[in-house]
Amino acid sequence: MTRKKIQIKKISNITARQVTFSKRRRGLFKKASELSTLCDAEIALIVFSATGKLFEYSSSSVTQVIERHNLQSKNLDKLVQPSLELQLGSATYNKRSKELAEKTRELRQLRGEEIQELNIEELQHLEELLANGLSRVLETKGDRIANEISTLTRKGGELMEQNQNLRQQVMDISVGKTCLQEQGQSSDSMVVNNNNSADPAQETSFSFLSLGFISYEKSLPCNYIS
Amino acid sequence: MTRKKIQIKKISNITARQVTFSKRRRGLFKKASELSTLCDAEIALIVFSATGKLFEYSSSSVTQVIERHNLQSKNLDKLVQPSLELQLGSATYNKRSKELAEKTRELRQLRGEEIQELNIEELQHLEELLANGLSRVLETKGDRIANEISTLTRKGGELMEQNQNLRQQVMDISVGKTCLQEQGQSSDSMVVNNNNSADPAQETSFSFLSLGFISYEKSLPCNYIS
DNA sequence: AACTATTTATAAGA
DNA sequence: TTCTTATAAATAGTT
Repeated sequence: MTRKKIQIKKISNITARQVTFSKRRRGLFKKASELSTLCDAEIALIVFSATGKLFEYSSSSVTQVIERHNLQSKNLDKLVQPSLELQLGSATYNKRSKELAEKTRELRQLRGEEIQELNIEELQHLEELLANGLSRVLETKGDRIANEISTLTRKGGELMEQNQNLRQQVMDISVGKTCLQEQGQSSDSMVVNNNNSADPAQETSFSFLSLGFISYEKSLPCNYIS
Repeated sequence: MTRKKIQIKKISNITARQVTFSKRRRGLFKKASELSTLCDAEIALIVFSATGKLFEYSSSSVTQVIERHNLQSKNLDKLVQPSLELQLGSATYNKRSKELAEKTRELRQLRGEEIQELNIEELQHLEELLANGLSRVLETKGDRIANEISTLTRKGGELMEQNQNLRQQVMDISVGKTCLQEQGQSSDSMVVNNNNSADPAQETSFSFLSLGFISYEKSLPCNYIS
């Protein structure tokens, strides 16, 4: 597709075929990786060369993606797995597998994935769960933010008080310095005062950055049909 | 890569992300298909979109390629640990247990339980997940309801039409009865008419009860601090 | 493996 | 969604 356009059919020359395989395989893997990053997709790509060599790429793990794929193309794993699982033993294993699959599905649906096959009542139930969870999270976050703000406010107050004290001391010392300069105590008391008052102030964090405010106006319209 | 070069990182704008996903997915599938044809390779490509939708391509069949892949993986396992399938089993078992515990915790937190120990950023993240899921569920439910309503409306129309026909027939028969009573055909034609028109009507459900409308105004205040 | 002339893919905009 | 188009990226043939 450069020096000359080529037909998409099997390349007859073996060397040329291998070179092209190598180049295009790299290109394909790169494209797959870009797609997964850009669009948050989960991808598995399995390639067997004409000589039977295996190449694979996955955004997560090939096995994981295959398992997810098996879940979707229904019950294929039920045909394949039973013998394996019997070999490996216990009923607990089966039970766990089922639980795991179930919870995985629940989590996906709570994220709004794989909900196309649900009927209105099931969607309603999902919506209730989400709205409930969201309102609890918002409440807790509100509490946490209120606490943070009151803590910061309190610390701010303390700081202002300390500030006031320090200012007073500076004034006192200035006056003392003027009046008692000959006693040679002024520099000593400055040092002592600084140590006593500055240390607690340094412990105090006063940053609002950790609150991480963001807005949901776009994703959560108020006037929705429920 | 055209009008402007882009960074390979998750596209934040949802619409743009979906558009890019659609375009690049097509491109990727085309490249995969070309590689398989040009170089005689066997390829399987599994893609899950961010919304959980499955897309797959294979030069032969995905299942077939997966099985070939499993063969290779199993052979590798046998080369590394020929006699210790039980260990493999128990490793898998442990891994599953951990996954299960993790997913259980996630589910609880999405329901708004066990969130006291989370900090503001973690709560923020949880909130994003929930709001996102909720908006997807609402969208899907909206679609479903719109469908239901249009189906019901259509069926209502059909019923009214049938009704009209029946009424007409009743009138016709009444007239016939009055004029042709001595021929004794009136009851026969009544029966025939009833069978033809009533059956399809009985198949038609016209209930709005399944919609299960409820309101969330209480649990989802619009003007919340986020 | 490196180099380029081209073809192809695609981001942004309509 | 689909089309258009300017530009970036991939790559066929060559060295």
